Amino acid sequence: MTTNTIRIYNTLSKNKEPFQTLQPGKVGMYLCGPTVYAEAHIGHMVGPVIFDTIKRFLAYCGFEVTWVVNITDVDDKLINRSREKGISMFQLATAMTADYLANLQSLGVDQIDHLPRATDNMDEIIKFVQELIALDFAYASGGDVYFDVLKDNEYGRLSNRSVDSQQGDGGDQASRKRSPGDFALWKSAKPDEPSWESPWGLGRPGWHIECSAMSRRILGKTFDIHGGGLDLVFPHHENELAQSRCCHGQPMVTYWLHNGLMQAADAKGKVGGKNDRDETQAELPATTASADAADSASTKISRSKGAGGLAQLIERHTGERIRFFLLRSHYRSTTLFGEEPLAEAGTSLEAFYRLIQRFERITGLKFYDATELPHNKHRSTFVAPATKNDAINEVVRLRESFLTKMDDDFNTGGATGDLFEIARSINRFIDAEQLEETAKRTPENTALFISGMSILKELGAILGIFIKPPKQSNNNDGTTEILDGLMQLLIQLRAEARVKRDFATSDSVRNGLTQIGIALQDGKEGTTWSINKD
RNA sequence: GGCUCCGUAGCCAAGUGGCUAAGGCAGCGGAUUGCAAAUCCGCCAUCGUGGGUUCAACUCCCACCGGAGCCUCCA
Repeated sequence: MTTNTIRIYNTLSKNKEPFQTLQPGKVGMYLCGPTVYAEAHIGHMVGPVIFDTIKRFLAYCGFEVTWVVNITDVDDKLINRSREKGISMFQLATAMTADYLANLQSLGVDQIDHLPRATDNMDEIIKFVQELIALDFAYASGGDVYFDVLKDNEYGRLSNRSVDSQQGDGGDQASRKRSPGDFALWKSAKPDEPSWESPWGLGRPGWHIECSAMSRRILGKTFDIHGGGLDLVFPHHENELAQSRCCHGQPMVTYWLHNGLMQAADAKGKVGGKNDRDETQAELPATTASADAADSASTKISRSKGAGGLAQLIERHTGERIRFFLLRSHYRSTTLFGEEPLAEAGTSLEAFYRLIQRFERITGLKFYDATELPHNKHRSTFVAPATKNDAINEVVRLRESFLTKMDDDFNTGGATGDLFEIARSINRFIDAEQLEETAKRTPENTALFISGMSILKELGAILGIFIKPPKQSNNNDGTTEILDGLMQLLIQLRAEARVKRDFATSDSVRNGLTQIGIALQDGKEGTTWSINKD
């Protein structure tokens, strides 16, 4: 049932490795989720979309996947932000979690099995810290508990850092630490901060320990895949790894996956952004520096002030477009994000929508309906249509190509290329068989057409696209029916004018409709209309 | 300063030690159309620069130039 062809790039080894699960046929997968102190921005969606796709693909390949995404709902940022807003940390976390989940849903991320919250796992977290102290990998100090990095001789392997090169001076709490690189497992609470009872007094967990504790609770001491943004490699994942491995004496994770970060492009499509530590830049003349600062104010998404507005962005572009945009490049590469790239992704997506409309028009079947157009859901159960038709056989070949690309470290960027070629092959088939004309349709060519579209649907489902109609028609008040009736009337009148070769009238109707955003297309079997977005 | 990564056509973007370097957007030519739109066909790159390794490199190595990220509880 499992294919041995999947290869995954592992940050730990810096190599692509054959995918081998710990338990046959089962995959445990953990993705670091958000700290819910503010609205989600586009950057927070990269990981979920990628891992949602990975889960879909692995499930398609026959694996039973358990996917966990944690919610960090206690931390300094939450405390500070809730004070600013004058609400409790709990209220803030609840609201921001809801925002996050709504955005995930818009992007079609619906494969998550567990969404544990840190505050729901205090017992497990405290237990974990106690175990580390008992094993002498951690020590209590002034109400805090720290992990002793010098006790772990493998510390730094994931991020390729030497022990003495991290975390500089040790921060505010340096005096409580044995060495500057030690990180907090438990932080003592100031009087007015949210806190939990612990053996070390009132306090709250450090950032990293929750992931170790919750992943162990749900996925076990060792699991298959751990993911997150590239920015989490150090210190977060390095520390998580150290905690779990030292506590259990066995590897925490087989494959560490890290997605590239997203960058905002400015109106000209250029990217700015500078490393804050680059001191030579800081010494530039003030005029230059300030001008650059203004130009590149929004380059770094996670830190830019106006990073919110994800809901509006989805409203403007649709979740499917954003998802498709994210999947068009490789998950490990940095993605340039902006209105123009998104619009382009939308333009290219339209070609698929037109093909789907063409399919529905010709066959009378509903593409998105599972009963009317069923598709293969399992890699091993695919049956190629028996035919000598080149276009359809090309679709079958492209399906293989698509899956091979996915096998190679989830190369969704390459795979989407095959999707475009599949659409072209199917269109070529429609044209060659003249399926737009009722008289030319036979049970045979119609069946081949359907099988081709079924493959498109099968592969789309792996990427999490073409699952639902792109635009929801609001047929709540009957205006949709009225509009359609109106359009049919106009089309009828225009057809009569065209029969009389009164093109002045027919063009006037079409141009007038174009101006109000309705496009007419004359086909072999009559005229169709559609509303142009944007 | 330390550690990573990247540089493929006007733009976006896959990919490979040796067959014609995917695909998308834009553009151009053609078929089709009353004209369009859509669709199809065709055209549009020698892979940052300079060396090296090799029978052979865009793909490996070195240098340089350019860009990005992390090292600061950001995905």
